Amino acid sequence: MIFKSEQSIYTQIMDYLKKEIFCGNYCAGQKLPPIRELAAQLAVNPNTIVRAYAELEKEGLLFTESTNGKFVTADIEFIKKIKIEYVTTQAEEFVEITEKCKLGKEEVMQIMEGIYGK
Amino acid sequence: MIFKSEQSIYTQIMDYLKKEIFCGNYCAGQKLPPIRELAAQLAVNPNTIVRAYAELEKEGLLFTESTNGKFVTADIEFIKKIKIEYVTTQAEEFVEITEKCKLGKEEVMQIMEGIYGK
Amino acid sequence: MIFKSEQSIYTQIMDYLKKEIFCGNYCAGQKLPPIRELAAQLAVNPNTIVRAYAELEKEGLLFTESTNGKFVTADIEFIKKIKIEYVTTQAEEFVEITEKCKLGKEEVMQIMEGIYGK
Amino acid sequence: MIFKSEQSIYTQIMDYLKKEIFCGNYCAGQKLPPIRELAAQLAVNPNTIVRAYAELEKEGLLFTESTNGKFVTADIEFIKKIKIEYVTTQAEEFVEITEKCKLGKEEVMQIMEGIYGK
DNA sequence: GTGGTCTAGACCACA
DNA sequence: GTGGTCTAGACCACA
Repeated sequence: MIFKSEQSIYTQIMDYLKKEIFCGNYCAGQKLPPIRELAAQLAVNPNTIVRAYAELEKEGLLFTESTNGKFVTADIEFIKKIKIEYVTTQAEEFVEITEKCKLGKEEVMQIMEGIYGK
Repeated sequence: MIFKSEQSIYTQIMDYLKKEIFCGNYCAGQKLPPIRELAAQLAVNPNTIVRAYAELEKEGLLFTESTNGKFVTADIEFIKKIKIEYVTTQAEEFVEITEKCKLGKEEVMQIMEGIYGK
Repeated sequence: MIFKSEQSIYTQIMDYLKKEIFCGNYCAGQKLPPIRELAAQLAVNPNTIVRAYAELEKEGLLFTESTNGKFVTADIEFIKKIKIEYVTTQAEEFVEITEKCKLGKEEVMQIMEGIYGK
Repeated sequence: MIFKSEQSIYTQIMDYLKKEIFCGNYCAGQKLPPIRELAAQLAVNPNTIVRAYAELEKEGLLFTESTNGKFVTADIEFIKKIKIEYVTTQAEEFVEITEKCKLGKEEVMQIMEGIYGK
């Protein structure tokens, strides 16, 4: 057994920003908060924001306008694609747990239905 | 936004043991490893195992035979119940993410089917 | 016949705190002494106080304000209920002794009256 | 707060023997088990039994027939008197707890009735 | 050998 | 300053 080490803050911030983009709080093409501003808001070091933005840019979700700041990509289809990938990964992790617990598809689907049925 | 601090070791060990019980690696009624043995195996202090075992005992998954060791409860129905509760919690967390991402039941179920279809 | 071994320190401290709460020395909603302070005062290890406080919290008599300390529950009715349970247990132990000694209700009640009549 | 030290074994044995006498398991005038026998039965050192017998003899509940062993006093009235004293002491300790908990005579008597009513 | 309790003391998060 | 977790290790009861 290996103990999970603490998830690094920049990946937590990446997750946070992704969700904000996926849910439309930050729309396609919209300007993101300046680094210093977001750093202050989340009470973290500005370098941490720099890294989170950079990683998201590598993934193609953000782009830089040199002196103007960081923006969400305008490509709605791309956002949609990444969102589905993200949710699929979450779903796979969940299914992995259910398989570890020896629950079959039917039982799991029943639990899912149960949640939506509430 | 609040950053998750590292999950404590004893709760990670609890989670690990629960999964082992849920999947049948530790069967109902079976003896668990002695405190000192598990501590050595996981390279943690015996007190940390004492705590993990104690918490699981409070939940009713374990019981103590005074000088004989710790055992998984023999109540299979109870284990099943706790397992379903555990998986349901995981499912709810997953659904919460999908809702944050503005995905409806149909889309989520399609993703689930996709995973099972592989 | 089994000889009672010494009662553990943390349970003695629990008993002590319960009585202080039951008699109103610590009122509903009142802050309890900080762990380290009570540990110093009772000349025990802080961990022992941690445990006593934790057990009382599980029973619902205490609650934690994260960085502010431990407090007696504000629920006066709950305190009253636990108090009656505690005294009833004491009464049952006493009655058990009288029955072992072959004393009936009348004789016991007479002894009780005798004490109150003093 | 002073932590109760463990009650000494000989006093626990005294209590045990008293109760056996009070309830008639050892009748007035009856021979008590030989020291070695009782020591073996209770898994304690014979000297501990010697001390318990000696203390009970001082109280007048036992007497020695030089080469014949220890006997319960034949004085039934005396046994009765000591029994009442013993139970009264227990009652006083119980009432002390109730007073510490700020319960009045009526509430305590109600609890007692509750136990007898079961 | 089994679990249970306790100490001394470190280090952490939160604010 | 507040509580929470953890380590290293002692000592205990039970059998």
